[in-house]
Amino acid sequence: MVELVSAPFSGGVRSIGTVTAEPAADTTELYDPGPVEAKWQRRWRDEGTYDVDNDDPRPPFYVLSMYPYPSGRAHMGHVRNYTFGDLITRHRTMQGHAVLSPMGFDSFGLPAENAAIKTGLHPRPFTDARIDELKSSIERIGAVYDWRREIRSHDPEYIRWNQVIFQRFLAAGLAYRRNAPVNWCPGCQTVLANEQVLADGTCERSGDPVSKRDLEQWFFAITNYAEELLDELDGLEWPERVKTMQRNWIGRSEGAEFDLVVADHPDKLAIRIYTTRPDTSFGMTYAVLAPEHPLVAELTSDEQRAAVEDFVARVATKSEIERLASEDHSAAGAAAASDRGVFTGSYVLNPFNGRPVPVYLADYVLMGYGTGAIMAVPAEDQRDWDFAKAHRLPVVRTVQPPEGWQGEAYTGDGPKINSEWLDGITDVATAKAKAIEWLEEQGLGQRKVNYRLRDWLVSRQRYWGCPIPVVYCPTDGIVAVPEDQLPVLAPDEVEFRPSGESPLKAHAGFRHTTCPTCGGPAERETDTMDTFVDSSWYFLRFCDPWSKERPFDPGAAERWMPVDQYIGGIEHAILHLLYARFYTKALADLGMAPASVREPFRRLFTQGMVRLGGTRMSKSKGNLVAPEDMVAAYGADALRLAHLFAGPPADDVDWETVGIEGTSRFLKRVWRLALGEAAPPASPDAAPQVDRAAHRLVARVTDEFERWSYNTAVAALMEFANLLQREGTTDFAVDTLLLLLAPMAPHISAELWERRHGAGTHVHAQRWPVADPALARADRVTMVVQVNGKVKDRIEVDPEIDEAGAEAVALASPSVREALDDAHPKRVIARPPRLVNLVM
RNA sequence: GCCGACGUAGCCCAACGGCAGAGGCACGACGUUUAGGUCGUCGUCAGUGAGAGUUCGAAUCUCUCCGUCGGCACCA
Repeated sequence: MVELVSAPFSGGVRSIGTVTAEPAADTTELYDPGPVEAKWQRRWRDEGTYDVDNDDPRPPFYVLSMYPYPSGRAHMGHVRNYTFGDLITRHRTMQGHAVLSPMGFDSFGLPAENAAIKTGLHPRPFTDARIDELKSSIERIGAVYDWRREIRSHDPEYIRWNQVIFQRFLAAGLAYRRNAPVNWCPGCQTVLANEQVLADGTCERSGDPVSKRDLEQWFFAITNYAEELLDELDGLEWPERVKTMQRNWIGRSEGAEFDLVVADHPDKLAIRIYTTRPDTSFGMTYAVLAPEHPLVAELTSDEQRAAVEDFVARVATKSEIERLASEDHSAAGAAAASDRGVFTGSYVLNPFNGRPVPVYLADYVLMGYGTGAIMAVPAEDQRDWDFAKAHRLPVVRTVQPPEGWQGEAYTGDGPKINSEWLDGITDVATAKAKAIEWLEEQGLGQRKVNYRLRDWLVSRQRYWGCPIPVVYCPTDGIVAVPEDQLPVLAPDEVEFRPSGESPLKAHAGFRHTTCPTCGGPAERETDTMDTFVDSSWYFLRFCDPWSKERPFDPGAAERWMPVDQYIGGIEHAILHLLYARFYTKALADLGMAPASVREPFRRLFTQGMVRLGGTRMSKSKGNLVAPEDMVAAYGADALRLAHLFAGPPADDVDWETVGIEGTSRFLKRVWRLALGEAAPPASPDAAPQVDRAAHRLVARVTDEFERWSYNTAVAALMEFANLLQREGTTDFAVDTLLLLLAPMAPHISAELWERRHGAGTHVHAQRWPVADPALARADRVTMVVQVNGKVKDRIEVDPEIDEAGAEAVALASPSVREALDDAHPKRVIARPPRLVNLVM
């Protein structure tokens, strides 16, 4: 690096630069990002440039990048994420906002605990060291935050408020404990939320196959908010695909519930079923219960008992994976399909026509959805069709399939048939409505909306997380630890063993306690909370991280919330973003957050992933490109610009195709231009054109910032620098370039601004420039003249030219006249001043 | 299987119904340079995945197909 600085600057270039207006320093200084970046990072930190108080009079703007899990030094994904956030922070500040831009660390979680199991080092020092590393590498790329507001999930203060919120949820019935079949990951040695199990039945984190276990667990009643979580998606400025993913996940379906009375049963026993197709009820040819359904024993006849018990036992031992593996509609054939169910020996009556149909058990009916029982209509449901074929059950079509229908079950629209009083209706929707109306009139059932979303299982059998603050007392049952005794903190001196149970369970001193209510001996809950709990409200705590009385002051939250721009990875499209929405609504309803804030993130941007050679960059693949190497070689500004320039922010980028050389060269050129080294001042003739181009640049870049089109904004700045190189500079043009560059490449912009305007001046304290449309207008523009859509001529015209004038100019063109061959155009489309099209 | 995005020079990408090229990488020539690098100037390369339609005009809108990626998928 020293060699670079002292290298003699080319004499030839110097001679071009002798006419510069800048005082010609005799030692021409090459752009060396290292010292410049260190200087400005120190200054921003020491001066608290981006600290913002809650009573700041400027209009508020809250920009937030998802806080990271502290994994040590930053990787390219972090750089990309924080570059976007930092750019917005600086841009909005220049536009006159008080920008809240906080940062913290999602510091609970499995990696630290797994490391503890391996090395014996306690997760806390391990985590703190990782945070220090990550924090310094975030600062090294020039990202600025109000670090006074920093949050760490494992901080006892944060744990306290996490637990207070849990207690309020408990008191409000939003947190509850129940026995349930839950997802168990053998790799992570803990239960998982549904959201953490991938579609193939494996754990999203470890990749191990997840099995089912019956356990007493804590849940949050997120399903209470299913409808609102679905409805309010519409008003959010989020990527459509994220909204679609959430809609799919919530999975609303509309249908009806009604009873099927058991035939020949003395107590008029009935099975309640849920269906989305009540219009097909006349086609019911059997009914199905989930194997875990409570009425299974009651409905099993003596002859069938052995077969049923055998079937139920077999299903119970099947893992999720095996149940999915049997989903082989095509190849497996009747043998496999018939294995998926068994006859109970009982019959129920179809209330629509009074006919008895047999009752089966089948593994494709799930206890956890609807009522755990269905009416089966093979003609209009493929699963029922497959099952019916395997068990030789009849099929009755109630919707007329279209002409030439070759398929099996027909689920499309069509006229009703075989359905008594529904016959003659020509569409499914009307028939559905009529069937529901009939059920309600007869008092047999009613309209019913169901959701796929399940309550959020928050218990984790792990150590490195927020303890669930309850005590189990033999006399008082579940007792919440009183708020004035919070936080409940896990002891440090525990033994980390991969035992499948939290080290807390083996820690007698922690486990055995006294009941806060009766004072008698009691046991603590030894499970901790899902770490997604921590990230479900951290953005609220950022508004008021100093509060000692409550998680945050609702007034402070009201000032900043909702987050104006949230930035993160698409991988959180369902989990984190759904939980955070739930928390925001629940806290508002409990009066802990402002009632007016029902959604946490007004605008969401999901950035693309950084790949290398087509695959995901990851430590396990060993294909990481270390950002610090890039910073050392090219500087943080060049790295930031490379990320911004790499392509549309929402798209994945392949680092192999990212040319950091290009952005590095561009910055060197800016450096020389701003110091008067690269080009002379523009001539009096050229200067007004240059300034006009600067105005156009302002308009363009400002617009592109609004649209997140940073790749083209960088291109525009490059284009402009090339223009200055060619045409010469003006002070206005160079200053404009630096102002527009300031959010993207903050160090070099700040340095050059200070050099041009004097010590104590700061480019980031300047107002974002506003283009003057009058000055931005070019004085001549090129008008294209087409004949039948083919370009025949290009003519320089006044930008104010009107339609008639444009037409006249077009017709006067010799090459156009030749193309017209003296004929009159049939039609003239004039779009002054850009284009005239003459149609023959 | 269903839903959704995306297919443009050798590569990454622009073009918000109006000249297919803004920018960068790579490559080449020339200049600067003792040389390499840096720097500067200039240049090479596609007709937009395929087909049809709408339009005065389509990369852009519509439809079908192909390919890539993502989400959902026993949810009754």
